[in-house]
Amino acid sequence: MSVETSLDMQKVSQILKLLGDKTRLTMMKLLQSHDCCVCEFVAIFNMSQPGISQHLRKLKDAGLVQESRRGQWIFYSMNRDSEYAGLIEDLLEHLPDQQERLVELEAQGLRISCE
Amino acid sequence: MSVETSLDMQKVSQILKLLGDKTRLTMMKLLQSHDCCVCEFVAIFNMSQPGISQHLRKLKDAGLVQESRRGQWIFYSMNRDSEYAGLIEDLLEHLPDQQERLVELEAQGLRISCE
DNA sequence: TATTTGTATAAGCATATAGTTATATAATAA
DNA sequence: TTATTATATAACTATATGCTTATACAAATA
Repeated sequence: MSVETSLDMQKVSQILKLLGDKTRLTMMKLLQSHDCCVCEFVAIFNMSQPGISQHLRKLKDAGLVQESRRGQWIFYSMNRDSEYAGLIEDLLEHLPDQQERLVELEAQGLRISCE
Repeated sequence: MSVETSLDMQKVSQILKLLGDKTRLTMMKLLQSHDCCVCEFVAIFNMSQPGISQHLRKLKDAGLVQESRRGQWIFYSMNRDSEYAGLIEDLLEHLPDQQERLVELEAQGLRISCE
């Protein structure tokens, strides 16, 4: 539904500030192609679980991601209905694919799959 | 010269952090259509001259803008040869035009014109 | 040369940010 | 029910950030 005309400067700068963190930017790039659960992010990034949770919270508060429980896991996905989805998709297209990180996870047997 | 394939995550997050400030983001949007000198920015934004200089310094250090002296003024322009020019242009396309700010300046007789 | 004007840098301060550890909550499994 | 697993929140800390004022520098002009 990209009827997005133009966005508010204040809000966009807040969104960009959020994406101006390597961890959150990488999260969004990963979420562009798959949903991920918190423990996957913990395995991927060298960071404590609370650290990961706090990053996800910020992305969720900004409406960029959504959470949904699946069994014992909470999965995060990109919110493609966000007012900023178009901007973000454009942006992510400039970034290198991060699939290898998920492949590594799989190799370590840490990939959660409950699609 | 958009032969840009994909950029480094670390560097892009730094660029986005820079643009994650309303003042700098607006500066870039303004520079997308005209070069501006420091005193114009000072008149546009409600901020001290050193504050403006410091924002411009950060944009320059990141290679996003260039400076050039014209008479007594130093003009800043968008660096369209930057590795990030494509990303930034895409991004700026989502933002509202900021021409009115320059029009206001002109109305106040504060617009510098030495094209 | 001395003065003025435009811009940059230095120093300091208040707030924001990203991380940590400890703890709470919530769902599942024993 | 109790224990375990997954996630969230709280509290704290160190560092980064954005702004200010004071000062330096550099070009233009008198």
